[in-house]
Amino acid sequence: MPELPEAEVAARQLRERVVGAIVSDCWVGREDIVREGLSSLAWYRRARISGVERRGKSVIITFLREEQARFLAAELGMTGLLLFQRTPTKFPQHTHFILRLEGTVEREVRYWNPRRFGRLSLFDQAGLDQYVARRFGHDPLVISLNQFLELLSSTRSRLKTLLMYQQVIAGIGNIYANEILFRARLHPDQSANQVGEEAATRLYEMMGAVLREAITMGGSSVRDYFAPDGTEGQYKRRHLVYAKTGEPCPNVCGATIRRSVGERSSFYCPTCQRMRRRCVS
DNA sequence: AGCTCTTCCTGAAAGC
DNA sequence: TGCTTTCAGGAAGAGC
Repeated sequence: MPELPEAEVAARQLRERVVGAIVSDCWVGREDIVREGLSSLAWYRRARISGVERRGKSVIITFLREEQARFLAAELGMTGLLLFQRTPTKFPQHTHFILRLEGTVEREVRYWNPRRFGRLSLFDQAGLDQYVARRFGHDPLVISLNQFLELLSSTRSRLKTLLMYQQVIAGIGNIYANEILFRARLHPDQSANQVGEEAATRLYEMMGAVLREAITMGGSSVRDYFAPDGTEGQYKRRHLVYAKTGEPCPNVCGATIRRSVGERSSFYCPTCQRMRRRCVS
């Protein structure tokens, strides 16, 4: 499922391959896939793609036409993909949106999303600003250590919940939250403000390290994730705990990886990731 | 404030 | 074999 690294890989490929292209046509399959701005769809015809950015787990494409800018925000949700198509053929089921392009090798960018968690939005500048401000907190690759420490000390919420709380830190989902917490040797359910500074610094460093390495490796292909060019991400090979219930802890501590029952599945080592209460002397 | 529950949605996997 | 049921999972909203 696309999280920050997968969205970043998608955004980079789009930037590389379709910036400068002219939109010859937009096609919408199911109209309910466009959450906002459907009535502006005609504007995008003959517009030029001038940039692509990632915000959290979303990909935002900028279009220019007659000195005006508009945007397409693509939330990938669980199963959403942006895919290039060089030879426009019949599109597969669950293709909900197609940008047809001129001036590039990639003739189409398709939004494919079988489960339809995640939508597209068409914004003007004000709409985009509002959307971004409301939805996305700090970027995990941009936030400073001090900001991060402050964030942790400001809430009693569970660490994993906090890491995945998009309005606070935008981009981390279940897979990377689990991987980051294991490497930082912190329990998913530990209260954020009970984490000491040393451990919190470790968490900050692991967050950056895991996400950066995952981007370098093209993301994690779990189930059906593919980059726009159809390649699979290789970071799954580096997964240490995600979906590894019952396997021995990679630290060779003797314990086996556990999956928490109840809410969203947490994968962790009960020995290496102990719940700690900071000593308040 | 922070947790839990519900809804959205489909296809894979499990159950019978 | 073939049907039905269960479940995963991100985000938002309701209720406690």
